[in-house]
Amino acid sequence: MSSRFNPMKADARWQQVWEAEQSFAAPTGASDSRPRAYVLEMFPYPSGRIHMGHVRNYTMGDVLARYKAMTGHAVLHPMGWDSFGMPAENAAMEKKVHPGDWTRANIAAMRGQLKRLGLAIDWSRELSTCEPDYYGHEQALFLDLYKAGLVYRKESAVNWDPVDMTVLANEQVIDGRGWRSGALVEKRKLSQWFLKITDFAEELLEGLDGLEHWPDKVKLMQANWIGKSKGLKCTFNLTGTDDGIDVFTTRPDTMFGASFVAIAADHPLSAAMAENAPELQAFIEECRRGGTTAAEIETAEKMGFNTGLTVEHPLDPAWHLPVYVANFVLMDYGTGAVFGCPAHDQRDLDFARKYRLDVTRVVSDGDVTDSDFEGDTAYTGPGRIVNSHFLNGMTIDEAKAAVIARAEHEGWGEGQTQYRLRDWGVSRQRYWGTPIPIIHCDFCGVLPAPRSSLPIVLPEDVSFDIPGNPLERHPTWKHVACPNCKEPARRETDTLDTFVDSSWYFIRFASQPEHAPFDKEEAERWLPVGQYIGGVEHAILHLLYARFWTRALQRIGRLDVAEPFKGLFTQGMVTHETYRATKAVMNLKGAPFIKDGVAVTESFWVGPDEIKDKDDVLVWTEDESPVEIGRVEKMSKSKKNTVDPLPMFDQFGADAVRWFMLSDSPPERDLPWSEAGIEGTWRFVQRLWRIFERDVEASASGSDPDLERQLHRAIAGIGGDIEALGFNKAVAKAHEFANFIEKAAPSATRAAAARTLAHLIAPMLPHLAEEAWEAFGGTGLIAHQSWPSYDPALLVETQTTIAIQVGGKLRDTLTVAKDATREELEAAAMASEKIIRTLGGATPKKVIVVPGRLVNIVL
RNA sequence: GCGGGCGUGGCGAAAUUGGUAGACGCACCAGAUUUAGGUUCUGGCAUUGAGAGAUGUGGGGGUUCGAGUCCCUUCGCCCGCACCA
Repeated sequence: MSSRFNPMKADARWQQVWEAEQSFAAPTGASDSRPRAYVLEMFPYPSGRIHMGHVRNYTMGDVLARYKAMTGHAVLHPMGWDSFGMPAENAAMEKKVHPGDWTRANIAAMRGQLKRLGLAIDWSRELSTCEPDYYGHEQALFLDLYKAGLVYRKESAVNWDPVDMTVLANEQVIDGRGWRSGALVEKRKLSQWFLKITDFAEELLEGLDGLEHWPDKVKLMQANWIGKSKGLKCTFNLTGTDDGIDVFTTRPDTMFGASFVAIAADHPLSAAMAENAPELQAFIEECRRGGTTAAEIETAEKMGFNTGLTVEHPLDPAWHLPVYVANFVLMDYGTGAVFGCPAHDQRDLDFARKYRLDVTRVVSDGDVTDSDFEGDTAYTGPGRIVNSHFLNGMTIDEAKAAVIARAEHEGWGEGQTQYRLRDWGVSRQRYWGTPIPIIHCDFCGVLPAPRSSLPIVLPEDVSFDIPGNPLERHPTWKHVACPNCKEPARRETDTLDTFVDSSWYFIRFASQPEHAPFDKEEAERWLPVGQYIGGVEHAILHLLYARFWTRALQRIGRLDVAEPFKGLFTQGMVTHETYRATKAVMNLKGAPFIKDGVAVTESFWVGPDEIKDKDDVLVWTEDESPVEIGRVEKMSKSKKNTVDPLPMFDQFGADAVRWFMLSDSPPERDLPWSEAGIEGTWRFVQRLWRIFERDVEASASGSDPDLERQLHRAIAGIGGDIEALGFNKAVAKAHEFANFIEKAAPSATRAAAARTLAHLIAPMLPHLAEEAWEAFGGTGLIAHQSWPSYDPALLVETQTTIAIQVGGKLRDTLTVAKDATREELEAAAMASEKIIRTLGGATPKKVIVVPGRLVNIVL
């Protein structure tokens, strides 16, 4: 046996064995009686190269999957590709390659890179969302939802880039301009497809309570996104007419404090009035121009336009309130109209002060009860209702209920629950996505494509040399016969949002029949996913859509699963130091640019591979000028602080990289990559190898009770930590145990401990573990061995060290029998020399004894 | 603005229910082995002090025999949402 573990050989060798033997294939059918474990990491977008974030994500999932297999579970741990989306189209435009060619080449490259990690993946289940054998089934599911009435079409405003002739996502609009073309973005109304996620708002909200193994943070973000609020929807009659303005409010208790009604600029009434009022028209246009970025909204001044109309107060028809069109009222929330109660809403107060409207106090938290509200800070806290006729003296909640009851009794309003969540628009005016299986016929209208026509395959012969959607201008693709009247008709040329693709891939992983999206029974054997691992950036959209899609399938009877992901874990990012170098700015003649007698310099980012150590100073390799070390930040191309994983695999081996990914930082926190760190893990891998090698012969006899106890502690501790995803703690315990074995004298116990250690590190360092298992003469793969068992009795120490405190301050420690009684502990403490000296003859007032922990002598 | 999280050595971090703060790793220091080493091994490593000891988990206050942990307050950093009626 060589004295060095050679990862270059071992990695390739075991990866080939796993592949050839399909070592990690998940069982199909019902025959496997083991408990099931579905471990899933968010599947990657095939950008072409894996990065450290992928490495961390997939390493964590892999450790769990391997551990589950060793603890007697049938494991499903699959991998696939989220392969539709814009980057492929951008590449097509820039590099003149077909999006499909580009994507498939990227997948091939990344698959090879991922395999270098040594993942225990069932590659036979690999899927790619851009292939018809995936998206064809997605089209079928879309038709199922369509049939069930969960899909509808409506006019909706989109960001339209007039140069690229395409729709932009909000994130692609920068300062009102298209991110690619730089053209001013227009709001355009387009007929778009929507999924009725709002039908599920309450379910999706309530379902969060049952998700015990989700981070609270993510649940809260989803709850906020759904944004449930209860209140009163009521009508304010336009004075002297039968028409009214519908208003939603969460504060019906403050109705007697109303001083105006405000409607959105897009409100139908605003538009109607604007036809004869150029000034109002101008105001509405100004509102529309208002920015939508956070900063703009925060600083935007409250603006209103007095329409001259008034409405009657529903609780007192003789009381008339002015109607404003206001820039802070949103058409797409509630009814697009509010009543303003300035004393108890900051926004309304700002508005009222600006337009000199009444500000009436109707809630009081104490002595001040007069109706005249002063100051510029609204009161939104608790209190009693005042100046409000029949509501006076009630609490806020009592008053809310009283007003709602009265409104319902008198018929001018009703209690209502409002959600912030809006229906999911899934239409994209793009080529590289799942074609929406819909046909438009001039005579029969909008029709679902016949099931027999699925999959509706994207045409390959498309060009990207002119802007716009290639599906739209393809010579033949969109022209089909109407399934109903057989007259010429057109296919829908929009494609589905890629979030649809990722809303059910975990179901397809579990069951992949050829002629259906999935088999109900087989899918239900695996679902829900036991542990889902991915970045927190998907906390809302992807996870909410996947939850919705699963519930929708449940509602239409396709799958009896309510929640797709039982456990969710959001891992931290991989970070790295940043570096900045400085150089002189040159003028046009190539000479240093001097301003005010000083040479002008500029600083710029340099990468980790562009710096070197020179006489203990970090310098730029280019000109050896000093480099400034910046803060540790998320790896990004712009800051040049990325580290490519592939050379690390070549240099240190997969196991050392994996170990680094698991070490030190808790998995939910950011992990700073460092050169010294990866070298350290490389050394540890080698050290483990020496520990194994030393006991390969196992010739020593005799037992080592201390080591035996440590062994059982390690088995219990490391297993518990992996189970709880506390990988950094598992790593620390493995180190600790390795230290014990290393220092132990030869014995049969030590030889057994080394063999057990190989099992304990197998989920984390699979190549090293297989190599060791083979050296120990094991048969089969260590990956298929059972996790070692431990004896709980051996976890209990017989001796323990207790603290002796005087007045809560540590003065001495004593090693005593674990089961020493209170009396024995107290006596031992009082006998301690240090304690006698500290006490100096004083008599203790009280002695607190916590058996097994400490004795505290109080003076 | 609203909501959430986090502040512990030079660094990443540990610390069942409140019970010996700093496990484990990195870096660093000293010594040994080696032709050499960026190998390996041994020891050291919160601050301060010669020592006994004192101090120490962002700051201030509180509860308790006892607080990193609980409560109040304050500062700093990070994340999410955002004119949501």
